[in-house]
Amino acid sequence: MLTTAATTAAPRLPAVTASRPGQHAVAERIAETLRLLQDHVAITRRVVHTGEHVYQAGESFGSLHVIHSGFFKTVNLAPDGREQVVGLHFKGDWLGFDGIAAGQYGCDAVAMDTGEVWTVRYDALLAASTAHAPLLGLLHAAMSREITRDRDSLLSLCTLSADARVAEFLRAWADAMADRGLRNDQITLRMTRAEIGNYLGMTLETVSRALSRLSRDKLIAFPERGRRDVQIPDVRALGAYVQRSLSPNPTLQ
Amino acid sequence: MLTTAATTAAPRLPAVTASRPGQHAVAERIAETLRLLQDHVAITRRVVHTGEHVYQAGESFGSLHVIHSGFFKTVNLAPDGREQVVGLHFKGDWLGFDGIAAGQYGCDAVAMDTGEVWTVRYDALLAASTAHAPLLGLLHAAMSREITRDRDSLLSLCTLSADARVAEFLRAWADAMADRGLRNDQITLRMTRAEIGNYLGMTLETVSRALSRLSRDKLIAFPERGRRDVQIPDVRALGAYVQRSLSPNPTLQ
DNA sequence: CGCTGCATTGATATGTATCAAACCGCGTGG
DNA sequence: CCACGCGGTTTGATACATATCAATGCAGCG
Repeated sequence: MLTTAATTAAPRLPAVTASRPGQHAVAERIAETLRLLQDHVAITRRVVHTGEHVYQAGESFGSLHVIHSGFFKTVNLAPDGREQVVGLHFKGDWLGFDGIAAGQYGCDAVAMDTGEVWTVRYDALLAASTAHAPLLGLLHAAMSREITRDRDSLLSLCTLSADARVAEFLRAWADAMADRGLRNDQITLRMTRAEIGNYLGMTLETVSRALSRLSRDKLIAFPERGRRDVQIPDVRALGAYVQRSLSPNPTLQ
Repeated sequence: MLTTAATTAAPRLPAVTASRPGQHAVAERIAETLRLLQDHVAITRRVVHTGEHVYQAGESFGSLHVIHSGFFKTVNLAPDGREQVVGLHFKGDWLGFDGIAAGQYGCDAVAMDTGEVWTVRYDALLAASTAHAPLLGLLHAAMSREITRDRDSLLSLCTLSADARVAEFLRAWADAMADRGLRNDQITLRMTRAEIGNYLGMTLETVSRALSRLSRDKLIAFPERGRRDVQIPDVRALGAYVQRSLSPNPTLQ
């Protein structure tokens, strides 16, 4: 079913439990980011509507983008036409890091909703960050977080069953909302089942079945007639569901 | 079998074909990196032996590390004990970016071979890079490449069959060798089948079977008695194999 | 020499993909 | 206003890729 991570010895846990930053720490950091950018760099604001691109793969790189509002996906494109949703991005997230090394963007960044992005020229940002060191710190932290996030995706993808991946997906989304001070007991997926499936490495039918099962188990609910909104009565229960799926018989061993 | 990437319309290809940098461009960049570090920052060299850690998850972050020689893996750890190989790293690669944001490393970095890493204090690097802008450019490019690489892993993981993932894994490894001016017609996997499987999201038996099939199809060969060395008569043929696995019937459709 | 860890191969089980049909909500145009 | 079409979703039946379980083989090493 899935690749076991267990090795011979008992699993070694990270020395420090990986707790998320405090409730308002993230919101504070985002506010700080936007404030610093506004104060020290030339930014151009741009409203984007559903389906519009912030940038496209192949476009020559010159700017980074920070999400002021809205919800975005990044789609990685292979030369042979395969496409893969590799990231979901909310307020405060940066877009475009993958362009720095290559001199051109490697992904599409697509708005899933009406939103606003703040665009800063990369060279201007570098110039400003020599004068204001905290700016550079923010930039590096954002890139670092992006790397961590991608690796966490890799981990989920490789170690969780389809049902657990969907549960984990919802849990992570709810966490991202809570981090930003938004309500996380009800989230609006502005993605089709096919998009979710692409992101999670499964087919749209499997996503649909997983959601149905989660709903049957009362871990989520569909309040509206349409199935775009998902109610999450207890986010922690979703996490517990993921853990349970890892060790079906915790008492035995 | 696998998640289809195809959407309704014909697949849109990246505007510019994603060609790798020229043969010696990478080797040149690596040499430049090591030279700049040596000239402008205090570095501590450290020889590490197989199985030793450069750093471990949870350790407090203070330094970045550049591989001078050898071969390393990074292993992501979940609080529940799952562990996942999320990256393989060769000469010139940086280690430790994931620690910047959190203030502590999020992965284990483990030597798979005897090698040498150059360690630089992060704050010293920042200080030096204000004086020497190219240093900062190198750092950002390295982080950017890391992000791109993780996303490419995600793409392969989600869109390729097990056999194709193994072929792609070997192809990418050979490319990394060629980039560094090393021979790429024969590579020494210093990983067990279990480690390869963990990295590629499959079991060790599936890795073994895939390698046997590739060998049967003459895409690879095992020159030695042991099966750690893999001969790759034609790297391009491996890429073609991956492509073929994507479209079994290229003439139809 | 006989462990011991790793690799290979086979038989079988199972999770998820694939194929197919019906349903639903919604906008459009008669 | 309703009929219709259409994209998206759900659900079922079946196929298939890969996991799991099991046995054997192989190489290095004390």
